[in-house]
Order: sequence, then C-alpha cells, then structure tokens
Amino acid sequence: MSDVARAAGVSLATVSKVINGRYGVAQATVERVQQVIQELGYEVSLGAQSLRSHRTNVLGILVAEFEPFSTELLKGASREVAGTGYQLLAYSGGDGDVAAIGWERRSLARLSGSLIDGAVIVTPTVVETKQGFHVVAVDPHTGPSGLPTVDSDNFAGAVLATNYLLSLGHRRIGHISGRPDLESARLREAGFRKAMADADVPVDESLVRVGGFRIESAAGTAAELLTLADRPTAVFAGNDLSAISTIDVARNMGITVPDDLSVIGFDNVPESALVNPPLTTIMQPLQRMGAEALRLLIDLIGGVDRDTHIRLPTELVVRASCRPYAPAWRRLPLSTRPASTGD
Amino acid sequence: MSDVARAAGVSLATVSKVINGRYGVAQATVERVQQVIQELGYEVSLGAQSLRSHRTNVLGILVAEFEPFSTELLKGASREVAGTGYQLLAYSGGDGDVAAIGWERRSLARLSGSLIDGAVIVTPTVVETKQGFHVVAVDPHTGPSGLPTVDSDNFAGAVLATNYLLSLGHRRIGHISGRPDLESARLREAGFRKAMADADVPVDESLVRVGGFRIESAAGTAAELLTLADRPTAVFAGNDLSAISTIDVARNMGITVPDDLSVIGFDNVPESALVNPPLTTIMQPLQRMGAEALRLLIDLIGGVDRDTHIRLPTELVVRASCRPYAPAWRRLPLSTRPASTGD
DNA sequence: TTGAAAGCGCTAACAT
DNA sequence: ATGTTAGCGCTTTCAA
Repeated sequence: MSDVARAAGVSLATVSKVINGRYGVAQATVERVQQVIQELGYEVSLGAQSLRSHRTNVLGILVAEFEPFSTELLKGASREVAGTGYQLLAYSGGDGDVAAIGWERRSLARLSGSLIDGAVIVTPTVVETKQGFHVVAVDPHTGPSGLPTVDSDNFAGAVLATNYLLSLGHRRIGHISGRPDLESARLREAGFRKAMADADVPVDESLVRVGGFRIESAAGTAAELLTLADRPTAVFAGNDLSAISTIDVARNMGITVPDDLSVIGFDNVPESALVNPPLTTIMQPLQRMGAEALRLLIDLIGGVDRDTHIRLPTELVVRASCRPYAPAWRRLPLSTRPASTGD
Repeated sequence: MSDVARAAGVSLATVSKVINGRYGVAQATVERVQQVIQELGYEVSLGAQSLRSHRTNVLGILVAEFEPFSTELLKGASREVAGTGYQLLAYSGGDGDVAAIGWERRSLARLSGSLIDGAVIVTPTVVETKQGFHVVAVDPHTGPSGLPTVDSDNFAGAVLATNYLLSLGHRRIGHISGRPDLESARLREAGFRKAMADADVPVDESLVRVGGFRIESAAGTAAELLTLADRPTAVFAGNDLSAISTIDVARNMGITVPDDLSVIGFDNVPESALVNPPLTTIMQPLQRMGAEALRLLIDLIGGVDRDTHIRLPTELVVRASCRPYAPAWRRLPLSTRPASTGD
C-alpha cells in the first residue's frame, strides 16, 4: 500500500480512504490513486484489513472436510453469493482425524473476529456463538439450539423412504442408523419406526443397527445384517454413504441388489447416481440448503428481521436399487420353481 | 492471547513461544500455559498470525466459483491434505460476473504474502507468480507456462471421444468447442480433427462451432447446429455442460437423444450421470487431479525436487447418450420402412 | 527461562 | 482535502 501511496504522491491514509470509498477525498485524487492501483495491480491484504477493521466482506463456510455433502452446499452458496458483494471462503478445519470433535469451534475461533464477517457451519455438533458475530448452522447434529438453522425434514423423509419399501411389499425391513447422538440420525430412525407402526408392521429390533453414517463403519453393520439367518429383504440406510456401503457388502456376499435385496438411502448426493445399481434415495435439496443458509446469514448481518429456522422438504428419488418384494422361490429361474400355488 | 498470558501469569511472548513450540520455555510453564489455553478455548487468529509470521500451515485453493468441476478437485485435495498438518482454505474470488477476468490475480494478491503458504489455482488464465510463493495451476487456460501444472490429456481424450463416435458409424460429426483462447478447448478441437483425419473423414466446417463451455452459450450453438438442413448425426461437445445443454436443446426441438442424435461430452462431472439420458463422456480424473495438485504444492513448499508437470490420462465413460448410426429411415417404425435393400 | 518492545499492512480518529 | 498516528493480535529479536 505504501508503494501505491508513494507512486500517487499521497499518504497511506488517503489510499485507504480511496480503497474504502470514504468521503473527503478530492475527485482528482481518487482517480489518480485508482489509476496507480490498477497499474500496480495492488490488492489489500485480507489478513491485515481484517485485523484492523473487522469487516472484510468475506463470508465463511466452515466444514470438517470437503466431501459430497458439503460441496453440494458450497455450490448452492456460491450461486447465491453472486452479486451480493460478498466473497466466499470455505475452510476445512478437520485434521483428517474424522472423529475429531471441536473442529467447528476451533475453525470459528481462528477465523471469526477477523477475516470473515459471518459463517455458515456445516453439520456442527456444538457451537457457542460469539456475541455480535453471526453464524448459521446447516443440519446441526444436535438439532435446532438457539442458533439460526437450515435443515431438511429428516423425519418426513424417513417416513417417505419406509413407506416406499412398504409399498413394494417388503415387511422385513432393516435400518442402518447414524450415531444416536446426532439429531438427524435420531429423526430418521424415528420416521422409520413411525411408518412401520402406521403400517402395522412390527419392527424387528435385530434389524435396526447403528452404522455411523460412514462407509467403513456402515460396512460392518451391513455385514451383520446380511449374515442374519432371517435377513431383511430391504434396508433403509441412514444416508447414501451407508447405502452405497451396503450395496458393496451385499455384492461381496453374492447378494444381488435389487433382486435379492432392496436398498434405499438418504441425501441424494451426486455419487448416489453413479453406483451400480443407481441408488434409490431420499433427496435433501442440498444446493438449495446452501443457498438458503447463505441468504439467511446475509440477512442476519444486514439486520433483516426474519425467520431464522428453515426446514426444507425431502423427496423420494426412484432409481434402481429397490424392487417389489418377492419370496425367494419366485426369484429362481422359472424352470426350477416349485409348482405355482397361485400366491 | 493476552487473556491467556494473564491467566497463566506469564507474558505474551511466552504464550506465543508455547503455541509455536519454540525452545527456551520451562516444561512447567509450557504445561501451565497449555492448560489455560484449553480452558479458555483459545485459538490464534489466522489473520494476525499470518500478518506477522508469513507461515500459517494453511494452503489455498483459488477458484472462480464453486461449480462441479472445482468442487471435484476440492474433494481430491481434501483427501490428500489429511494428515499433512496443513488445513485447506478454498476461496471463490469470482464476483458472479462470469467473464470477469483477473480473479486469479486478485485472489492471489489478497491472500498471498499472508494467510496461505501456497496456492492451487483452478483454471487460471494468467498468473504472475510472486517470488518465494508457491503456486500450482490446475488445467490452466493458456497451457503450461513456466508454472507447475496439473492437467489431463485433453488431446488424447478428444481423440478417444471422436473415435468412439466414428466406431459407431457416425460420419457427420459436429463439434461444439470452448473459447479458442483456452488451451484445453484448442486441444480438444485438435484431437477431434486428428481423429477425423486419421479416419479419412473430412470435417465439415459448418459443423464446428464455438460454444464457450457454458450452458447458455452452448445452447445457442447447439441450436444452430441442429437446425442445419443437413444436421450432424453426432455431436462431440467440448465439455459436459455443453453436452447437457445440447441434449436439452435437442429435446426441445423434438430430436431424441440418442435415437436421432448421439452426444458425447468431456469431463465426467457427477452431473453428467444425472441427466436423461445419462451422458457418455470422457473422464478427467478430477479428484485425482486435485490430489496431485495439492501434493505437488506441498512438495514445492517442502523443497522437494520433482517433476512439476503432471498430465493425467483420460478415459471413455460409456453411458447412454450415443448409439450406432442408422440412416433416418432405419429409425422409422418397422411397418413404415421402405423395402429393405440389404444395406 | 522470561519479558519488553518493535513492527507486519492496514484503518480510523484526530490534526492540520 | 489530506496527513499523522495509534493500535488491531501476533511473532521475534534482544535484553534482563
């Protein structure tokens, strides 16, 4: 900045005023300084600026890691931020150690009070928000606290998924749930139970197991379920990752999806369409959630008085991983079937 | 930080030394200070730290916006960064104005020299790299300059795409290219022409048009191509977005893909599997490119002597948007076809 | 082993 | 209308 000041023959303060569009600078000076800034290709340092002014016009999106879920949100947020004058800074604070708790607090402490004017935090477990600094949580793990929140209707989505399986004639339906301390996981399990109850189908507790929302942990759970003597004919996985994992495990066990086993997921991350067979799942409008979260954050910063809890609807996306229930003998080649009993 | 110092009964300097693991602090003091840091949940401010020390252990990924291409890279980079001790900061410097040139320079100026220790820049047009600050370019628009670069083999990929269409029996093949000032666009067109020439199929210049790599601009180009009296039977689109756009335009004109028109794309972004029909395309290993770029950057910072140009192979991904060429009458219902001539 | 103090690039209050 | 100057939170000599 001092280079600019020197080249333009003015003081640092004047350059700063020009950059920030403050009053009290002669038009001619403004133009000259801007000219020099252009020529030198100068840009204010985000670090220094934030340190001093606590206003940067940069909004943060804090995630544990960049995976399909968070990057979808990012796409939505990126679209929404266009034209607002804000820039987006996405920070991945997880240190590879997946279970590492507290990344959201650490990241926030590291960036807030400087650098960013507000933050969207993706799937935080806990957040103590600092006074005067705006934060909105997307799909928080502990459910709406006092914090402004954007999430989707996990309960209704789970009912949707379960009803779909039920409508296909399945009765022995398994559920691979997320960690029980996560609100979304609890709601999905609750929706599952509600739909089963409404259909008067008792839940076999041996078919409901914790899968933890991750590929590896879900694989173990899926294996348990599928080695059961009386294994389920359909599985509602707590999220797409678990579902993909389940399909994988099934394949390795010689169980064909969807012929021998129907699988439905939750989230509709792009990857769910890429597996074989393409996954039937419940869509959360992830990009829209990202966009809504960003809009909410901007409104909060702008002091707009508005609703601070946004819940978006889920939808069934039918692809190819589920099919109507058929007893085992119906799935045999025609020639080897027992004589038809008309069932 | 002064809170910590006061609570621990030491000076600011000592706290700083503890945080940065400097020598010359008594073990007992170290422990006491760390204890206090824990209790207070203190984290150093990224802004202030970088301002002073020019070392933050944060690596930047600079993109114009968060769209399918850049977010795939992000996923790969995120995986690669785990366990390295670095954190990832993705910055979207485009201001919504798509054509806005120079975002890469602006973003870099804003973040470098502070905040980040090095940067991966996605599809930059120009980059004058500052001395002592490491930058690697992914898929730069102007081709390998002196800069360390990661890209995929655009030329070979285009040959792959064109040969596939050729092998399906197509001869009237159109190409919707990207902007001619982009290296990747030029290479894809060159590959197209090479494959055509090798197959002794003359290129009809009226079927080769600029589409600009974006949904909207490609739509106009696709419309031009498809309203031609003697329209192509197959189109090699310069990227998936253009291909998706082409399918869309065709549908609106009553032209069915792949029955009446084969379309092949380039990139294999996740979205390409989600369109109807699922897009046959050329895969660039995007996540791997992101991972390689990050690894290269870390090596550069670490002073590792290594190859600084990485070119990854492309691959044909067959989905459902292409099918063997058949003359128009062969696509009529059987009953209305002219008598077979044995062709 | 510890602390005092200078200064990183910038902004804002205050002087001129 | 412009310039001077005091910090923002931190790291790093250098002195004690």
